[in-house]
Amino acid sequence: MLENEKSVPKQTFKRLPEYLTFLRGMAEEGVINISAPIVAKGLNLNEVQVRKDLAAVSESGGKPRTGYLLRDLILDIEKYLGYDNVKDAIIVGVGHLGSALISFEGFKNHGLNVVAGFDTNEKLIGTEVHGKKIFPIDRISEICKSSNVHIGIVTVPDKYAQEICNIMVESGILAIWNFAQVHLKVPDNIIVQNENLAASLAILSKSIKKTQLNK
Amino acid sequence: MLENEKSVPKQTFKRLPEYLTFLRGMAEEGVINISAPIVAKGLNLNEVQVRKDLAAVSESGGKPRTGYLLRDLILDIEKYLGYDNVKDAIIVGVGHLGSALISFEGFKNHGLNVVAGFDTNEKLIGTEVHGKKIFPIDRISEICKSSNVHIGIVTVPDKYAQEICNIMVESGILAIWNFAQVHLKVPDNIIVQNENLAASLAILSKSIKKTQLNK
DNA sequence: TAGATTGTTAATCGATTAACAATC
DNA sequence: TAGATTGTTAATCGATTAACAATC
Repeated sequence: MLENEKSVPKQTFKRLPEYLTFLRGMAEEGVINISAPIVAKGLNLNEVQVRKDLAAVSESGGKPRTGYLLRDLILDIEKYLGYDNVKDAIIVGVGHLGSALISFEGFKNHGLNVVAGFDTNEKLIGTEVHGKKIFPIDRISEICKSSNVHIGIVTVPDKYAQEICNIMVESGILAIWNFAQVHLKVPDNIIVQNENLAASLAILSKSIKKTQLNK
Repeated sequence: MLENEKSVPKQTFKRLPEYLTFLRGMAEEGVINISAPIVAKGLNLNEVQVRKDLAAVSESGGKPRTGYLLRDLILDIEKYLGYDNVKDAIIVGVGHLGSALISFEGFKNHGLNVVAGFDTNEKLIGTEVHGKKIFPIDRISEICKSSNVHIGIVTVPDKYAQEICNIMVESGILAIWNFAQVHLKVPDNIIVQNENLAASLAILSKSIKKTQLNK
């Protein structure tokens, strides 16, 4: 377990979930073997790039002419991504986005389990949203510590994000998934993953502007 | 208007919305001038990187010792990102995530305006979700064409995503913001922006795994 | 065997960082 | 003037792509 894991380039890492989704789809169709060129074609990627990516995470490797054993490849990627052990998480801010995320089915497929929600809204506290209990903010620490939760999802309005972040850090949260459009200040040992919807929007609106100019 | 715009590296482009959020925050605090080193410190970025990024989009440039005029810098970034002209969009799939997105305030701040929602659910059709009317799928084409809408947001279950995507393309949509974990096949001239929540999740769960191993 | 596919080594490309002269 | 900050040129770094030998 403590053996050194192959280190995978960051860009490769970001593509792994895409491979996983694609490969799972192929598996459902009853495919047994899969080759890098086929994956590349299916996802519009460079063939060599895919080959390198897959080689980086596959334990048993592929075979010339036949490619990879699909089942093993999926397991290897899942293992690499850490999807084999489900992680518990809390979500703070049960507004529109927060409650949408609570019921996001993708979580289970990707190794995350939301155990509770938190909000300041008196009307929400004590109720259940999509089957998850909602608690007041001041119980974050107690619940995280007693349940050993180490992942926190921030879906509060921007101006409260830093405050919530601080509470999370004090409560033993190690990794934060931040949906607020704010840069969170955290100690060095805490991981922050920013979900930058604004950046995506920017790319989208920029590229459409270009398209229209080219007409 | 048809002058050649400075071409900005893709990575720079992704950081622009972050700068924008940060700078808007500074503006609210009454700051007048801002320098690259301060932005770098505030966002935990390399100083030279920030200087290059800002230089790439700023029209008037900065002044030694004083830095940039904050107000102009914000306008330049907004202009570059195309936030000065609001774009109309439709959203297909008004489930949890879809309805959360309809009311996502970030849209307005970033130049997007959702004009209508679409769903197959009979109970939703004809109602309003956060002030936006919901229509049946078979009216996508008509509404997009008559209102000249060119951006589509896909928040349907994975297995319907490609089908909806096809309808969008036929309806004159030029850019698609895809929240389904599926690779969409589109003609070359259509832009697809994938919002890969799964990839973020992967990074998060991976990094937390590492942290725990290092204990 | 012939040929598709693998894995690897080398070349290219682009982005980040470092160094530095110019300037207010 | 002195020094902080700009913008630019060069060096480094990492990722992508191309070329190719190995293999089933």
